[in-house]
Amino acid sequence: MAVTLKDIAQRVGVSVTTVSRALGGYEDVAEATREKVLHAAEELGYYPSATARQLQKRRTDTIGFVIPTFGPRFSDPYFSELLAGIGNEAARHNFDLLVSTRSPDSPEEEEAYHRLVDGRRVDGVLVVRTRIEDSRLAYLTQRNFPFVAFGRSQANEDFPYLDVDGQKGLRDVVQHLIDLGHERIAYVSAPLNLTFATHRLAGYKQALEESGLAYDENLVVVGYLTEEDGYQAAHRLLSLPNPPTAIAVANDLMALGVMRAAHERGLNVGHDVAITGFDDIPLAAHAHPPLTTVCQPIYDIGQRVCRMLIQVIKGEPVAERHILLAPTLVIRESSGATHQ
Amino acid sequence: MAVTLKDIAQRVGVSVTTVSRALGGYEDVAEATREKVLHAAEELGYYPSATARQLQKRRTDTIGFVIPTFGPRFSDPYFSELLAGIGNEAARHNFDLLVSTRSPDSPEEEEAYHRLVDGRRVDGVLVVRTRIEDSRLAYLTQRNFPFVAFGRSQANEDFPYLDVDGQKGLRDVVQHLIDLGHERIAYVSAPLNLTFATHRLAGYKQALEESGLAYDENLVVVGYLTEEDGYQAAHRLLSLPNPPTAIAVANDLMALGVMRAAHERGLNVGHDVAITGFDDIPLAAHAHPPLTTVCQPIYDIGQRVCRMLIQVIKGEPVAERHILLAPTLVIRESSGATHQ
DNA sequence: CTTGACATCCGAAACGTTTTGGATTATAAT
DNA sequence: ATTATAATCCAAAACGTTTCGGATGTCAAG
Repeated sequence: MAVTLKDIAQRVGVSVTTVSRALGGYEDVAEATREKVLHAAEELGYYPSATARQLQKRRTDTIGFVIPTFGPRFSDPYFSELLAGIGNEAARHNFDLLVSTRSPDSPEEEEAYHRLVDGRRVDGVLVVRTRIEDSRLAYLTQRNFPFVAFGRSQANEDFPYLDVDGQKGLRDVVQHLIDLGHERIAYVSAPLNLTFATHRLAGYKQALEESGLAYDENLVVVGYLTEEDGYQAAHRLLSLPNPPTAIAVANDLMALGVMRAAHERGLNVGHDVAITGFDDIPLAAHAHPPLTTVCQPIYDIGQRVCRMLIQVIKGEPVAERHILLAPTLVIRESSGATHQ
Repeated sequence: MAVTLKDIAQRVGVSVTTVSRALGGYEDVAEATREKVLHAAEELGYYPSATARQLQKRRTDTIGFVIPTFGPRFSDPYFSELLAGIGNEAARHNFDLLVSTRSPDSPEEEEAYHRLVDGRRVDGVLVVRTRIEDSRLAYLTQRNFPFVAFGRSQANEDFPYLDVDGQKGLRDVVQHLIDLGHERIAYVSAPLNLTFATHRLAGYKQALEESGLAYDENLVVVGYLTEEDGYQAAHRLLSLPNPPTAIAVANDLMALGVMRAAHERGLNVGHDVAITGFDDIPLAAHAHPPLTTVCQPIYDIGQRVCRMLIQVIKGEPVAERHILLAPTLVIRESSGATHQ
């Protein structure tokens, strides 16, 4: 049995109220009693019950985070790093983190949100990888529950979010490929129900258009963000009668798969074919050859998004409700820049 | 304001007790009242307060998981997959998952455990990446708090754990290298305060000994499990006056770094130098060349370890308190087997 | 009638805190 | 001596559940 305020109260011979207030640092308790209370607490090894506190204060000091995963298992380094950013920032503010992993748009995902929100297990939630029609966003706004999204949505709903300008990111990287002389540039996209996927695709198109290159829909294929899907997409693209000389990819994990397919076909990446990614996961710099990509500071994003959420929860004014970060192009060897 | 039992009680004109029991499916409530209660609950959108329940039932139905990370940011795919395994299994049993990321053996890590355990935020915790002298294990046993470890400890303490036989794993993979004709085999180890690191090192030594090869301490270097550390270790090893022809590595992430260093030196991995890893993260199969490694089924391990913990929490008898899984050798191209 | 059995309900306590609104006592000012 | 002031303390209510131990009413059997 854990030690409670009552135990201390009995030991010291004072009321529970006084113990609570002594421990809480209130002014209306005599220095002598405070010390006795402190001693007793120390001696008995008192540690307040989080649950009791939560019930009384009607807040949990916990934030919820449901990670959308394709398939039960996943290992996108992207999420580990985002999680670290969120978790460490939460800890700094004395918040806990309740995590679930669910596949997107599934009944299980919906249930997870109900559990967190309706069950009042958390004070706010973080939504990532937003979708064009996003039931999570709809639910949370309708419930008027504190949340912050990493990513925008289709509609012009007004919720606080932070996003990376994927359109600019892809425009820049494709422009980079064009500068290197490429004219047949393929694109491995993410599923287009994901908001960021549409932005990145738009960036791809924009770059082509700005340089007067035609958009060829045969050069665009969709993958579910895994290495394996990138691998397969690349094989499809490279089997075309008139294969691309460059392949831009919507995320690094798929780009790694694309590189593997290229290698398998005896192509020299960065020479015979240019390949680029998006995210700049740690492995990107360490790929073979190192991957040209678009850097979004995932760890920082996790921190910032978490900080925003805590502000929302506390009802503090949020400096910026809508943040759009400009990603930066990171040129490495896979795009062949060094060979030019 | 959320809907409470009281609201339903008032609406139906019945006591809170009855509402609770009606909702709880007890037999001592008339069918007619039960229906009225159910209707009202539905209408008002009642959802029980997790906190209130937790306080009353004196359990949280939550398990704690503190992820040990080197440096604030981390992105070991290994942990994403472990987390998915744990999280999904927890969900199956209607348990929540409270997650923190802390650097091992730090005051912050210790504080995280206190918060979870002393604050009674969780009913049990999962300990991973056990250390030889592990203050977490000592603390939890002393507190008599439910926990399960993924990994053993030095002492013969009797706590429930699941571990992978790293000694066998490394013995097998080094034997594989020996079979391929290698005689100068280096080893990139994990920090030796980690239990699994000592087992794997023992396996390395065992294989050498069994084949009558001398153990050369210059061929063993330690890295902190990151790609970067593997990279640096490899450069050190390959700069030796008499460099190794094969490098066994304690985990896949470092092995990827080792491969990068080898490439950088113009070595053809799998031909000029053999490289092997441990874990079989998804990326291993997709490395260039594909990485020969030792497979431990991380996702399954997450599930099993979680299931064990829930049994411990519920006081159910745990079928096996000490599980030692035999990992399997996965031969791919990086060890050069295909070239023999 | 009385009794017992059963069906249905409920008050009150408990879980461990925090907070509200005084109560009590001592001290200082008039 | 009276009164205001300040310094300490505390009982009770509240947070939203569950559970324990009856209470009440009905009905059939004696």
